[in-house]
This record gives sequence, structure tokens and C-alpha cells, in this order.
Amino acid sequence: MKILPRSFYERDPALVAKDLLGNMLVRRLRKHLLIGRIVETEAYYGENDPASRAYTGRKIFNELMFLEVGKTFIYMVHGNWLLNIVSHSSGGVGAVLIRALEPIQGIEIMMKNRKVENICSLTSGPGRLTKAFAITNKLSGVDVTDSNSELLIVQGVRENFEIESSHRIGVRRDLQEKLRFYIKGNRFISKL
DNA sequence: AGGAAGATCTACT
DNA sequence: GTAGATCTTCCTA
Repeated sequence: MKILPRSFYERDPALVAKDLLGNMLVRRLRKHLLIGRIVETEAYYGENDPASRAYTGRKIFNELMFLEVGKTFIYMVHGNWLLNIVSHSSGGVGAVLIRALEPIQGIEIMMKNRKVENICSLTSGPGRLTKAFAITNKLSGVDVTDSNSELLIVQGVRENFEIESSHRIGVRRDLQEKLRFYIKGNRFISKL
């Protein structure tokens, strides 16, 4: 399994969000491995983006967005932990939100974590996938480019799919650009 | 102390 | 399909 290098994340968040589709999120849990294919993402910027956590400037709680790329940035919204990967061009600010996965391996464990029997709703949403993968703020700041991490991102097969974009979901004030990306026709995306 | 926050589940019409 | 309750931190006053 080839891990995506740090340089992958040192680009415009929208590019990273798009290129992350089709790659694999790997969660190491004791002896178990949970694997999901990334099928939906959103890009967030810094001070010019009213929907961004970094909109109000650098604070302790959003500091990770200003720091080294390739690490997780995790926060809670409405009782759900949401997983982001810090991504920005050198010296910039930003992150990519992972919004949906296609379950690949460890499905029984995911089901136990979420107690649903419908596979389609197992990881099809930002709060759902963190629950299925047992991701909380304890994993905040983890380096997804390090093979020793409990959470990492490895290269997947990026063939035979089309990428669709739309406006970001659930944000109060969105930007003009379409910053949500997903694999067209995939049944595990959170919303058409 | 209070409320906002990139969401989810349930229970209806 | 839509509406409403509920979710749990952490920020802002």
C-alpha cells in the first residue's frame, strides 16, 4: 500500500479535495483494519471563507489549519465529530473535509460502531463515517502520511469514475465556487 | 452561562 | 420528502 506523500496536501484545498476521491482511508484499531474509499469531500479555505473554521483568524482551536499539511483536523458539529485533512499551498490556510466513504474492509466492526444494518447508510455522511471508524478528537493532529499512525490515507485505484461538483452542504454562507466534490453515481455519497 | 456549529435520526404527511 | 428534536463541544459574552 502506497501512502500519499505530504506534498500531495501542499496544494490548493480544492485540488486536494478532488484528487482525494478514490483513495483509501485506513484506520488501525488494535488488530483490526478498517478501510474505506473516499467518495465525497469538501474544500475549506481561511480568512476569505465565511464557512471556514479559520474565518475569524488564527485561534487555538483552529490552529491546525494554519500548520503542517497532511495532518487531521477534527472538531464537533451537532454532536458529530468531523474529519478534515489539513491542506493548503505553502504558507496558506485550509483543510479538506471527508464527507463520505465506501466501506471496503472491516464492515462488521463499522456496523458494531454504528448499529445500522443498511450498508448504504454506514459511512455516507461526515458524522456517520467518524462514528463507524471510531474517530474522535483524540485523533486530532495525527499525521496521515505516517505509516505508524492510527489513521492514514493510501493510494487507491483512481479509474473509471467521473467527478461531480456542487456547493458545500449545510454551510450558512457559502462561496461562489463549487467546493464539494464526489464520485458521480456512487451510492455511498451523503446526498445527491 | 448561553448558543452556535460543515449533522442525524425519527416520525410524520 | 420535509420538519423538528436532539446531539456535545467549545467559543464568545
